[in-house]
Amino acid sequence: MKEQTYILENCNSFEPVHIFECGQCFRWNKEENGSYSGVFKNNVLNVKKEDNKIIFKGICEGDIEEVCRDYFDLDRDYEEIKLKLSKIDNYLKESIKYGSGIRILNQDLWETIISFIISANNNIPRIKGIIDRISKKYGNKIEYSGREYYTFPDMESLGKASVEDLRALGLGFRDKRIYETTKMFLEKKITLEELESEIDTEALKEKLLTLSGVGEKVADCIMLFSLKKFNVFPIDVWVRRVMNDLYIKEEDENKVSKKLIQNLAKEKYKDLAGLAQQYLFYWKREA
DNA sequence: ACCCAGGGTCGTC
DNA sequence: GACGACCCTGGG
Repeated sequence: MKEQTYILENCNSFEPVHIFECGQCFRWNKEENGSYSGVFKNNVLNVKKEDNKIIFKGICEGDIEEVCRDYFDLDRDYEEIKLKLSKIDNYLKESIKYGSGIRILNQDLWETIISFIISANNNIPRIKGIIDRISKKYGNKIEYSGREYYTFPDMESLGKASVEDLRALGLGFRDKRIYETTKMFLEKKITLEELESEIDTEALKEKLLTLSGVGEKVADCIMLFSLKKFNVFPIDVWVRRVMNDLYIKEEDENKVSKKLIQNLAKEKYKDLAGLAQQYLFYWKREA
């Protein structure tokens, strides 16, 4: 495949640091010059911001502009979304100022399911390391710009790994969950197609919860980061913390029920709860 | 050396 | 519904 370039001009809501460091993805890494390189599906890309231009460069299956338009959600008006959310209260306004260039990536469903099962009770550096090792061992090699990159393995390839193989890659207690979930897909007890075509958020969540290693939080992340359900509100330790600090003010944040936070998010942020969650998460975690 | 926490889930009570 | 266990790693 040949290298392609696409330059996006005058895009206000696009800041590589915000997009790649807000916790939605695990396969993008910062380069010396401040740009980011990553792999998604069979594409290898470098993203660089210069003045008010975004330069996408790399090797893609198909036209790079179309690939980027889809993956980076370029047809959505984030300025409008931010304006709506900013009006809700000053906390949100502040968080949006902080992460003004966040966009929700359109990530591969299979990769997102496996990645967020791995994320359970884990930290971001380690999650990234595990996914790298899985890709190196079970994915396909792509050479680009003098370096080797590896695609995230499809379910047939990952299905070759035994529980012990996975444990050896450092998955810890998540080894069995990955093994079982992969097996469920391979045996067609559930399919990516049925998940992708399910319009109703509640019905979709029910299906995701049947997978091993997928609970409330992971299901919400899968729906938000891959299936574009912006009305869900994934609650992790950071979001629980920020919601308690800002609105609930309980002495021990762990005593606050998930239900209470869910209701609060729904009431305040409505169908944009997922976006609000990302701005708040990034704001609280970085600052 | 020790302890703690990290984008939680699962089995058990 | 609550509670502890769970692999592993980096940081205090």
